[in-house]
Amino acid sequence: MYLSSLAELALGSRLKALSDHFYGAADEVYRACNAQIESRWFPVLRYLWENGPSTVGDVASAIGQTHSAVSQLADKLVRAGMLRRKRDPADGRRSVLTLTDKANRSLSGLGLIWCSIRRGAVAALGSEGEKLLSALAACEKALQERPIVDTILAEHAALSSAPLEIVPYEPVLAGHFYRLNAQWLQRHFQLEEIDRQMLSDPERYVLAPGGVLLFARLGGEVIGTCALLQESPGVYELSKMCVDETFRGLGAGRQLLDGVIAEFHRRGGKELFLESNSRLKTALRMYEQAGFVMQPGTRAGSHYERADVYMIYAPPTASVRKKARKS
Amino acid sequence: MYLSSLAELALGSRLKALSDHFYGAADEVYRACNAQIESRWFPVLRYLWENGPSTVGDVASAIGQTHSAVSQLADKLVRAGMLRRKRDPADGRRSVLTLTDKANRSLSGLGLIWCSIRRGAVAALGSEGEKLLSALAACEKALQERPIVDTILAEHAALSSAPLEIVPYEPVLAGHFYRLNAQWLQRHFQLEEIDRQMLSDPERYVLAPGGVLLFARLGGEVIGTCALLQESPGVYELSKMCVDETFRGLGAGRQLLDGVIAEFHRRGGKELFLESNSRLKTALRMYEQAGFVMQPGTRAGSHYERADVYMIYAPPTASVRKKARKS
DNA sequence: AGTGATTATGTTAGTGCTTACATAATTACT
DNA sequence: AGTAATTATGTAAGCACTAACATAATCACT
Repeated sequence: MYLSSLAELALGSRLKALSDHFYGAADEVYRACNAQIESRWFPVLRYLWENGPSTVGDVASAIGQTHSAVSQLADKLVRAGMLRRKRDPADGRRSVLTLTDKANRSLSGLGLIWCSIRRGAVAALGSEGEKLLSALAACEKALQERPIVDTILAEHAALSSAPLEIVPYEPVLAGHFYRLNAQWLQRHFQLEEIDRQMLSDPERYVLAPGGVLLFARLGGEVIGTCALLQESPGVYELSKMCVDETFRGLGAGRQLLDGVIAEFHRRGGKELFLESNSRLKTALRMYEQAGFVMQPGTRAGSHYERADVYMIYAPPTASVRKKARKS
Repeated sequence: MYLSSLAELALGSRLKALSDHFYGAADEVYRACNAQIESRWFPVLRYLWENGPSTVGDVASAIGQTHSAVSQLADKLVRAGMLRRKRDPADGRRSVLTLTDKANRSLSGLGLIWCSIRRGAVAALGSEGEKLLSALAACEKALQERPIVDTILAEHAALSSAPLEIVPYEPVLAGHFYRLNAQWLQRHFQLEEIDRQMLSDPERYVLAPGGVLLFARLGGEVIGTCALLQESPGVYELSKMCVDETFRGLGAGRQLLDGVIAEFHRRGGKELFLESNSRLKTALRMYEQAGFVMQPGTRAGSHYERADVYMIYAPPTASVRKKARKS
């Protein structure tokens, strides 16, 4: 499912969906068993059943709803004949909710159904159900203790001020090379065999032939990578450039590109080219800004199925480059 | 929190609450960062951003919403200037949603915020967040594969046809006496040494001194137990009453209680008391309904640390009892 | 006793979603 | 080609809840 791939970002949506699912399931069961009750009534009725007559506010805070919600639900339950509402003689502001005899009768016949729901949930969800419950409880507690918004904003401040570093390859980063590339390649194209090889063993396929591998790091996280491959003496290919989708737009791509070009110059390379795909508009624009020039046709003897764009680096003069940097 | 105590039964409510919490948190963050976006828009916008122009139906099924929801949300996004809607020339039924330039600009500036949300969520929730995510994914999968309603109804059918029996102690049941008591004692209190002794050897500590031990059995499962201990000639204590959590609400507790009281009468006992804890509201109410009366203070020379409630059985007259049974 | 703050609840308008229905375009089949 | 089924979407009404406000009772304090 697409939403799952968004992990924390779509937690709200997924929890809502699961919540609706459970409400719906409970209602189906109630209907099938001819119980005169709806799933949304459960918290209020159960609370009153266990704790006896209570005020609107008590119920609301116990079941974690607003007083309005309880008040409106109480209206509905009164209409359904499950509740009586009366003023507290000791405190005229309070409205005391009391279960009617009908409600007591309905509820006491419901033990079997509730038990079935509990057991059915355990049976259907297995140990995952327990894990969900315990994780849920832990999260509720954590959120109550520490406001998540503050934590996020603190992260945001930290990230905003965190320096974007471009660092050369180290063995511990090998895994990121695969992860970052596979992530987007799989989405947009196929992962070709030649990719898999190179991504799995950069030391052999990138460094050993005289290439360079750079990574972009932001506040501890490795968010992008780019390789400079030596095809033949003095002839280099810019390749495997990518930035984690969640970190696009931070300029990491541009810095990686500049880093690789700088390496190319440092080695006194004669030619620098790249192959890409015409669909990747944003990337192509960036290549052009960095000094690459579109070539007609594709490069002879390309390794890639997906390549339909061929560009060569044509370093502009100093004055022109200055202008390009600005934009 | 009260809802937590309902475990599986209030899953829907709790998930909804957590969902709303996350939506609200995301919106606060967006506002604080001046992002021109709302949390509810996220799944649609993000999907379009990653997958390019898509039809209403595609988006809906990808993000797990109804087509109506997406259609309405699309209206709103069009009004907000984030989306364009146009007919698919190849298939006139389809309405293709495309991000506007404004949306693309907004979204590409959002990488930092999304990253902060992910990292903030991880920081605030710790490992529980991961557990929640994995349990969530597992539950989504389980529910898709096996409809939970059927499982519940099967449980219900099985339970409905099984008779609830109250049976006296037999040696094969000794293990259940320990299991049932230890289960809830450990959750709510400590297992005291006096408990361990009695639970391990009911023949010696319950039956030999002239007491009785009853069990509730539903279908093949032993789901509850209750002991009548003879403290001194004619003076009895009701003790060790408990019902398996997954079988609460079936009336097993009440039947055990009635069974023990009947035994007390059969033996012509003079006094029947119990000790309990004020936290156990449901149990206390049941004791009261059965004829126990709350005593001030605790019983002199109580064996238990946890006892802070002392009740004595004061059998009502026959006519009053009849009335009480009804309610 | 009188004043202002607080508390408990009810009420209204609005949001995000659902279900049920309506409509138009496409496909399947004779 | 012509009809019926299917598909893709839009629309209306309704539900559960919220936020914001209104109201009345109570409390705290002089």
